[in-house]
Amino acid sequence: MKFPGDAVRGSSTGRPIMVLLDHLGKRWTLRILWELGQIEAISFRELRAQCGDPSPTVLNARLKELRALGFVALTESGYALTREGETLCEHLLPLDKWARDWAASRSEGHGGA
Amino acid sequence: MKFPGDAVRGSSTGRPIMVLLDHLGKRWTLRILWELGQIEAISFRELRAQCGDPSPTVLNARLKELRALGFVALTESGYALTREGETLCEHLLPLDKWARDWAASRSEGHGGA
DNA sequence: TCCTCATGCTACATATTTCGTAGCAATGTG
DNA sequence: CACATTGCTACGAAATATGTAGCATGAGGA
Repeated sequence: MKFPGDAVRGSSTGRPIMVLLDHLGKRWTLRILWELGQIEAISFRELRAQCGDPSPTVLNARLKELRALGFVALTESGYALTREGETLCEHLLPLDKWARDWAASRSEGHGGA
Repeated sequence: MKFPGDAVRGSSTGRPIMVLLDHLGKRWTLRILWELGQIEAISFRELRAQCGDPSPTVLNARLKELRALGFVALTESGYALTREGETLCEHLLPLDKWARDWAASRSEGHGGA
């Protein structure tokens, strides 16, 4: 596991943003955060279904990382974002609107719709 | 290449956010956008160095995708963000501050500093 | 007690992705 | 012609993800 201060793939500085980008750039990480941001708490299996059935192997690997980083926790009622995870997700939410605008401007732009 | 409307890894709905998340979740994509956001225009080789020397194979693959998506363009003076890429990156910038706060609260939290 | 169903999670062989290094074709300089 | 720079490709090796099966635990019911 890589934490702020550690060198990561492609950056030896340990700058927090690099560490964060390294984690968010791994498959499923962004998606998991996104799905957890949409719901209170959810079981491993439900989360897996919600994410579109990644193999339990990777899902568990990512959840372990996210828990170690303190973004996700396994509570009585299932997996959920921590306070920290929530603030991170707040930065992700605007991406939804952005993405829809982007898609809209694309289909205008070259007859895709 | 996957565009809004297409099914992506883990989501068959074609929702723009899913397509976006799928791309951003690929290795180097986030990092490339980040680096391009820091600078006006940059050559392939400089960009590669700046990102910490990913193999030219992946770098080019990502740049192709980002160009197809309309986030990046190869101009006379090198690779640069498009208008669209810039607005996307505006959502990434706050992550830097967030990451630094996160790192700070971590090292408080358990004697890491 | 035994059967059933759900939970989080692991094993392992296969497929996909990335890495690392070398190098090509094009452009420019002398 | 030699030399350097550009964007980019080839290709074998290593890392990562996939897909399916299944383990260990706990709850509910007959």
